[in-house]
Amino acid sequence: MQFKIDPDNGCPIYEQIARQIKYAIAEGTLTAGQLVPSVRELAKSAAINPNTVQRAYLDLQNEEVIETLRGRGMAVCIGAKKRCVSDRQSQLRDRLEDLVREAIHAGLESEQLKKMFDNALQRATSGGKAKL
Amino acid sequence: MQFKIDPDNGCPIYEQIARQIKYAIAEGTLTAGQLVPSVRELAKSAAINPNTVQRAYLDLQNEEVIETLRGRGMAVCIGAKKRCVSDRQSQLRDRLEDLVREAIHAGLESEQLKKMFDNALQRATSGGKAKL
Amino acid sequence: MQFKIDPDNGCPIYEQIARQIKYAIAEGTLTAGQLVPSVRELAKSAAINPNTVQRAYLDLQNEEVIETLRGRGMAVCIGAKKRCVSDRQSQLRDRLEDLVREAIHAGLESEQLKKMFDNALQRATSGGKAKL
Amino acid sequence: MQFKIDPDNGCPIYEQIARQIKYAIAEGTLTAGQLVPSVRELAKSAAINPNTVQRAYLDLQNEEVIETLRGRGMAVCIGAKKRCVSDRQSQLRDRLEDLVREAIHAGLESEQLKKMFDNALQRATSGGKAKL
DNA sequence: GTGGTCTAGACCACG
DNA sequence: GTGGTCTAGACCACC
Repeated sequence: MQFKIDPDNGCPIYEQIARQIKYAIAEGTLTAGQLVPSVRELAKSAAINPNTVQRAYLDLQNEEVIETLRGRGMAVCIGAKKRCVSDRQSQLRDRLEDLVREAIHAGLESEQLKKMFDNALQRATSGGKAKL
Repeated sequence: MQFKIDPDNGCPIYEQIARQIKYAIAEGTLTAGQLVPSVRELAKSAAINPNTVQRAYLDLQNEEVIETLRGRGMAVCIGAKKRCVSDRQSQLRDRLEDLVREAIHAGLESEQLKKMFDNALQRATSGGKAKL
Repeated sequence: MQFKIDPDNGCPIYEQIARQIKYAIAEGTLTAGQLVPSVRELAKSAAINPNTVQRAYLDLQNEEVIETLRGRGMAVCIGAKKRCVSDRQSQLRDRLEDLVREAIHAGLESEQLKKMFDNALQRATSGGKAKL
Repeated sequence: MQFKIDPDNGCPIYEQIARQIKYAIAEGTLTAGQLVPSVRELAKSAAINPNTVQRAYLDLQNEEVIETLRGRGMAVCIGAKKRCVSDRQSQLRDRLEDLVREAIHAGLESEQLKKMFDNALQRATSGGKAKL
């Protein structure tokens, strides 16, 4: 598994990690019972401090997304997928609604906003695959 | 002028103030040369710390949106409107693109996302007026 | 507020802190809205590392027992008391049941166990006050 | 002999094994001179790592509860029963005292605690037999 | 002043 | 080998 970390984008590194793990579970890349990368391994591969990874995993534990198997590592909880999928959906929906509301509130025209969205969608669907 | 401050939404209060000032200028509610509320007045009416308002005004000065008129207060710069309008637009566009890219990257279907957007837009255009 | 920390009793320091905070809320020593000691202050008074306190407060945040007021500190959440009281009760009840079940399972006589309990209770109620 | 292992209850597996061995000796299920299950056999039957069993037996050796008979296995030491019985009793008493002291210290009423205990005892003595 | 984040490195328990 | 805990100290954002 690959992790893309941007230490300067305002979003804490540990959140970036936690989010990517949850997305991977939502997509099915990581399945229930499967071990997630070890703290040290992930830290090394992403060139960050093990404690930062630990913090991400701690949060994921509190959300019951992963659990520790003593001496063996940390694994995806059963039932985590369902939670991750709905989490992702509701979170994205909320953010989209906030953004749209703010834009309208700020006086932007519906039509202009619609055009923006279509452009963004087109760019994401065509360019996204190349990136991954 | 009325300010809506939410101290718990993660976004710094001073940014909320600065953004609302800029939006007001973009919409024409505040025009070039007009005085913005004094630090103390705004702090009192929004029940926040004067230092926080000061910080917002400092940022707005650095962006040449407002300027100090010695002894009279702070006023909207000439040419601020054009900058605020394009700022608003490009900022919203960037955020929309980020959100769409992330959603697609996370495995959400185009169609599902489109539906989300339409819902959000409808809700914002119908319900928005009531709220404000 | 005073904290009793025993770094060698197997129970992590951050749990000892979190538990004492929750007990204080359950008892009414700390009430909703009230600020808990600052990270640095508690760390200094208990002679431990600020990060350890931070970890305790992080857990308490996740349990919605306290919340951060940006720039001001961390305060007891409204509704925390009810949760802390019932938490304390159910936790103690579970531990007591586990202990009793294990003792009976291990072949200890009911009468012997009862005597143990009465002794413990007497010692705790008479000696407890002196200790504190 | 049957072993009940719960890998997720916080108590190390090797301690669970050692405790169950000692309880069996205290009850008379295992008597002086009798061979305890071999490391491999116990590991297989309980579906755990042989190293974990080894660790438990190592601890029991250090406490002079079992001893190795070269070429034959490990057997219960003579005099182990007396030690196991008093161990069990003092250990349970200590834990009970700790629990009671903590409950009282946390502000729980004596009466409430007494009721809890009686409930736990009743549940353990009525339900316990069925379980075993 | 407050908490939030991150790094560096130590030691321990567990399997 | 794994994760868990703790310490030490840095830098930042916020009020």
